[in-house]
Amino acid sequence: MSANAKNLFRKLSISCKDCSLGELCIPHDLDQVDIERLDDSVNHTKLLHTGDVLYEQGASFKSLYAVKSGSVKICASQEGSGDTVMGIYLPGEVIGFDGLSTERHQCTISALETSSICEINLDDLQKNIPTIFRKLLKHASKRINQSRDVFSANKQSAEKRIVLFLLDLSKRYQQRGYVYTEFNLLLTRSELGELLDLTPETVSRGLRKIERDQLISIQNQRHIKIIDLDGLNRLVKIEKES
Amino acid sequence: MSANAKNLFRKLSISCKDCSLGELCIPHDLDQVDIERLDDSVNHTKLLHTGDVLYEQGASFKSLYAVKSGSVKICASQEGSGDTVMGIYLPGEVIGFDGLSTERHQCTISALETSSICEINLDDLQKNIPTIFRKLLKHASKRINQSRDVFSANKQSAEKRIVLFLLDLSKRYQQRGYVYTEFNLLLTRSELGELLDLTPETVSRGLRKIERDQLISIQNQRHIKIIDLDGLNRLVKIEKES
DNA sequence: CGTTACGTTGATAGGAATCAATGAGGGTGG
DNA sequence: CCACCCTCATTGATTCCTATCAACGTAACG
Repeated sequence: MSANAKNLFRKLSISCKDCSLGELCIPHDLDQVDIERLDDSVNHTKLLHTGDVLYEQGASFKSLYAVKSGSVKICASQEGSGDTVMGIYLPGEVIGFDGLSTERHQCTISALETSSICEINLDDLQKNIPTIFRKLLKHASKRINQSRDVFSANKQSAEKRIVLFLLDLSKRYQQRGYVYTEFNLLLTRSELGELLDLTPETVSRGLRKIERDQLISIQNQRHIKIIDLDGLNRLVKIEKES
Repeated sequence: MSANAKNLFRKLSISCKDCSLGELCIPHDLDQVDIERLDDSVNHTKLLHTGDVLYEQGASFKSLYAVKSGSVKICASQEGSGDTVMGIYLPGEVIGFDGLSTERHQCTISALETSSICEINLDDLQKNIPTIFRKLLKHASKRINQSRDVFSANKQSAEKRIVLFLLDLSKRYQQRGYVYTEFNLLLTRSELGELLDLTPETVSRGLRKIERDQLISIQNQRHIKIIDLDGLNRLVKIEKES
């Protein structure tokens, strides 16, 4: 744990220039000079622990953020019923766009594990790199296309939706160079249900079925090991042919 | 018909400065000088007839667009199965963001009726109003928040989803100063089904039930007249309490 | 050691999909 | 001009999937 904390601190002090996320995050689109300018607009020291809130629905918009390490969930709270999970974000992903149109955030972001966050001040950024907003549009576009995928996925059967979620996570871990055949679901069955529009019972049954079919194994209820990646891919691809 | 066409031509030649959509479209955020600069980057003469395609999924990104009059649908084509409708856009709404992240459009846009479209050239725009991209981010943000609403709506029962769709349309017509208690569904039952994730049969039954309940009346299958707006609102609000 | 939140599993019910038949409108070609 | 076809819409009967209800197991925590 202390080694872990130390490691974390090292990461926290890293500038955009040296950040390993380069290709996945904003610097991707920038040249060296601009990356240094970017650094001046970014606060790299925000640390969240599990459950900590980055911003709340209704809060006035201050800045965009990028996940540097860890992971966060994005929730929308409907009136009456509490928060419902809408997605999770991994390192390199830019969040906060939900607050731009109305100057108030429409969603709540909270940490699923100890996470470090970079805060991107838009006003500073405009001064330092006036052309940056065109690049940011790309990130917003990515978010839009993501919701298109969710839209499509939610038309599938319960089991397929669960598998699609696992495959999506796996792919995103892979893109980040992490182990992608084995990871922790950082959500409860209930939260997964909100995300996939299923009840916790159905999520549980689905996961157990996939385990019985020897496609994954589940340890400690949350730790997923993918045994047969091709099998999972086949499962969700059958539907497309028919 | 000729009077109609004439009227259309008049609209087509209108510049951003004189366009009645002002508040709903991009000029909303701009001062007078910038609006004239905007005009130089916008091609106002694109005319689509029912079924005409503005851009196709996979096409390389050229520019953003704004609907000036009429309406268009946005579709994503899954491999195997054909296009599925994901939404419709009304005058003043900015489209094309789906192509920014990968430089290729992820969706197909086609006209639901005779529509005029403004083409917004980003490169010109960058020259003319370097700060415009920050404003465009707002429009992208609106799109992101829209998908959040769809995400929520799709958790409701068939009937509520249908009512929510009608209410959303009605509200958007109202915002544009159109008649909002009476309008044409420009989608078939089948397309509506794709949008709401229902089968055409269920859409039909739902609409007929709402009609039987004296909340709307349906003429010629597509023309909707809202009889009891409060009743519709009550119908979708009950669920929030429970 | 009780409490609480989470997860699993079973039984049942309900809502929408599916299957099937029919009708209505629009366009085409004989 | 009419017969035919094709697409869209409607309505009914049935099936199937997932929600719901319920009971129990388990782990974390004070």
